[in-house]
Amino acid sequence: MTVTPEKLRRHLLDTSAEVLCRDSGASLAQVAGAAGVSRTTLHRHYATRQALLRALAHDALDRVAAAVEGSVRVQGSTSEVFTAVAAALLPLADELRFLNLGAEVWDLPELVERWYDVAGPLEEVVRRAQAGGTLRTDLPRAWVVDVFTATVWAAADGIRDGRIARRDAVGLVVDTALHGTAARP
Amino acid sequence: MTVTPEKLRRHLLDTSAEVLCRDSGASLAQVAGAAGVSRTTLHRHYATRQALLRALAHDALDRVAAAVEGSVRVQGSTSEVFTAVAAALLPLADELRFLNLGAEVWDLPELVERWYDVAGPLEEVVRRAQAGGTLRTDLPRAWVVDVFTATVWAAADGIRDGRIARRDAVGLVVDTALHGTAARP
DNA sequence: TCGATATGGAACATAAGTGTTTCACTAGTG
DNA sequence: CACTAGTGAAACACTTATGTTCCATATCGA
Repeated sequence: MTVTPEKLRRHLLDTSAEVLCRDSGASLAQVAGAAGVSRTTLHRHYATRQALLRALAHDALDRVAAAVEGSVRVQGSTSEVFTAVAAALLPLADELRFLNLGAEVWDLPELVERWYDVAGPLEEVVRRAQAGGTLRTDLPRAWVVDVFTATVWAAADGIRDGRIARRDAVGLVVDTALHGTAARP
Repeated sequence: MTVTPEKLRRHLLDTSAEVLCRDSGASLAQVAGAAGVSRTTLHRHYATRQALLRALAHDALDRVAAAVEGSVRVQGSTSEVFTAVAAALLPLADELRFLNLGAEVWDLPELVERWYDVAGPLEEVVRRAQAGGTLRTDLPRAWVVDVFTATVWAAADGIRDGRIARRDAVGLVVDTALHGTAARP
């Protein structure tokens, strides 16, 4: 089977992310094996382990950036915008999980820089919603963003472990992040 | 300097947790060095890397179990109970972070078992609050627990990275988890 | 068919972590 | 003082991951 280099790189990145999510210490042999490719071929596309991790992180950030920017431009109520962001972010959670894994990734300053660039638009969404009176203004903007993203990751965990249904996830995230878990009086 | 074996084990566990949180792949030499101890001594107390990780996980679970059980018996409103739990869990977040690191820890079934035992009382708290009418009943119990703990971890991250003040954290967690981020109409 | 490209398999050297053992030293204890 | 427990330094064998190189093979296009 021969595929275009583009397709192969895509496949390698996807498989690598999946394997390294489960075990951040997986060897390149394991990664290559999971991708159905020899270690030699993997090395041809990503010369070193760090190069693979770097490409993986950039790819993940590309996706998040695209998802965020796309969702942020959605016209509608705060709830609708949040729904769009959650729906865009949720499928990416699994592939993003490995970003939390360790210093191997975050010791590259360029990636930390990019992360701030990516998260920026979310704060802008919060700012607009606060100004529009639909979000509480007594909470720090960064905290609102943190809570929202944390809820998305929690939902991704719940889906993975079978605690909640995938089809319910986006609704749960938006509803819970906006209105909380307390009974409405 | 000579200390009691008890104290030394405590110090080794604390330092190991701190180092392995920052870099889950840190070598035992790094861990020992950070503890101001030779690798030989570290090996005398924890024969293998896995033994250290196991002890670390059990120690972390001990703390969480104690914190949860203590807080769960707090008499008071749902808000007060949640505040107690958050206050007990928050200082543990940093030392617990390494539990999320990978298969190295969770491939031991005994630890997975314990985790469910530890998280159990939290679901019970939610159940009681739902029965008492102070928590929404249209949300799965497990999801409420997930949201609450995720909010605690988010606050711990925020403290670590300087986005929120430590003294505000517990209040933010409880307030946000209960009432959400939307403006109240 | 010929040639270019990409791959797989294998071997190799290197590096690093791990677990073990041995020996010398120090600080308390009798 | 002698004894003991605990420690650190060093050396060791073993394993594993990594990065590299070489060669045979297969596939696609000219």
